[in-house]
Amino acid sequence: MEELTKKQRAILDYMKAHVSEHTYWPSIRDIQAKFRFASTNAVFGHLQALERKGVLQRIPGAARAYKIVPEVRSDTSETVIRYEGPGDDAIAFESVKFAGSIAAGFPDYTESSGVLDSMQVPISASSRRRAPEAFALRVRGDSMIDADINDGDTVIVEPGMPKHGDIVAALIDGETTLKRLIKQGSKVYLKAENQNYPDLIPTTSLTIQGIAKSVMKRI
Amino acid sequence: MEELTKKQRAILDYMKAHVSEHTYWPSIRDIQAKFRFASTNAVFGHLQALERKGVLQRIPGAARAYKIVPEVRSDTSETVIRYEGPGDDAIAFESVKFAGSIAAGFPDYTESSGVLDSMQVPISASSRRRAPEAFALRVRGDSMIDADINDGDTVIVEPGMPKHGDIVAALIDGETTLKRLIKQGSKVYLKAENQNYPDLIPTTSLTIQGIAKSVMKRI
DNA sequence: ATGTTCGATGAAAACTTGTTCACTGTCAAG
DNA sequence: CTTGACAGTGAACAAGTTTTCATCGAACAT
Repeated sequence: MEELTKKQRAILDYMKAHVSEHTYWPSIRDIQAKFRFASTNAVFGHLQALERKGVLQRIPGAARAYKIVPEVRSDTSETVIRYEGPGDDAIAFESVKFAGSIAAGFPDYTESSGVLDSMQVPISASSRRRAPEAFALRVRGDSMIDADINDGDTVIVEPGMPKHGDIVAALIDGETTLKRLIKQGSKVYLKAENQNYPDLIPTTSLTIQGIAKSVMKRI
Repeated sequence: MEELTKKQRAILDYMKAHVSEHTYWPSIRDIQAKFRFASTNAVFGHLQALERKGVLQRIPGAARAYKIVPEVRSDTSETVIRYEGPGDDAIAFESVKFAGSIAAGFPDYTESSGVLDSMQVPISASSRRRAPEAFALRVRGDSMIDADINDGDTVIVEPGMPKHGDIVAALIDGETTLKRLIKQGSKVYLKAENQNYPDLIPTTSLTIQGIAKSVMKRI
């Protein structure tokens, strides 16, 4: 996935925010006004770029009609707990993509086949912080049953700087799991909330994909 | 709230469904095509009616731009467990209004002040049944702790014919509570999932507002 | 130096969409 | 019988919106 320029990112974020706030998309002129472009064509170009880069889908000819293409994250770097914090407009609701299941292996985005590929949930409403890329994961397995997160539940994962004790979706040694993050002095590791599972001590890399903030259960 | 005609309801539902599916609103001509009107003005009239009746807000001049006004339910009749089942298009996602808190007393819709007044959740995706008026309720109190529904949780309530054993949002003797529905022969009553709370035997009326299908918890 | 890409301008064209006007038919209430 | 509300047709208009065209300067690699 080609990287977005700063302005492209800003415009995409503005569009998302506009939908969240107003429930309808901004027109090109709305965007033009927001960013004080002198020409609509400036916006047009950016929209073309966003579509070319695959993060936005336009419906040709139709007004105020777009679709957001879920940006697939590809965290495969080797940084030790990294996160680039954003921070712009306050947004109460954010579109959340359903990123598949979590357990062993990388979340398989293929599972998002139509019905469950997007939903809106309240995110960080109190903290007024933007959660630009929250996503939902269906939980597989029972490694977190002591934290009352069971097989079949759906967790809402938000990006953020994880603290000690947070439940995180983590990419550890190339494998994605949902575990509690433990910082003990200089040591950092992941702990399952189930006695039958061992602690996960990172050997090569540990990347936090996000913090599990909510869990949704069928009754 | 003035009642909607059948066609108005159908159009409103179609519009909601269109947003859920496409993330943008239909144009008047989209609606015209869907309902096979020969004139755009037929749609125009219905939209005016929907706005006049207060369930839809149009943004004058703007294309494909609307807002849904949460329809406040006013179940104050005296029927004994009633429900009018709908059933049309299959919809995976439905806008859910945040109807306030539930515990003692009627849900106070005043709480839905801006930020938390609407969210989208997956509803009955498997059963392909329409849940036209699902809503979210913040739980107050601890009368359902044995069912693992605690103070501060959010339950997603869908209309439907409640079965024995369902957890329901019920209006009993003028008071709204979240309880488990028990049908024992000809007797029907509500049971708290907490030993410290007594069963609620309806004396005058019992209206089921909906069935709690999901519970959402902050971690 | 030179060609290329990117971001932007300015204006106009082309299309989409909301809105209005005039007119018809139905149905129930007064 | 008339009135009024409701639902609809058909056509046209006005405004909103996207899209195209021609052009430009800066950054940048060849």
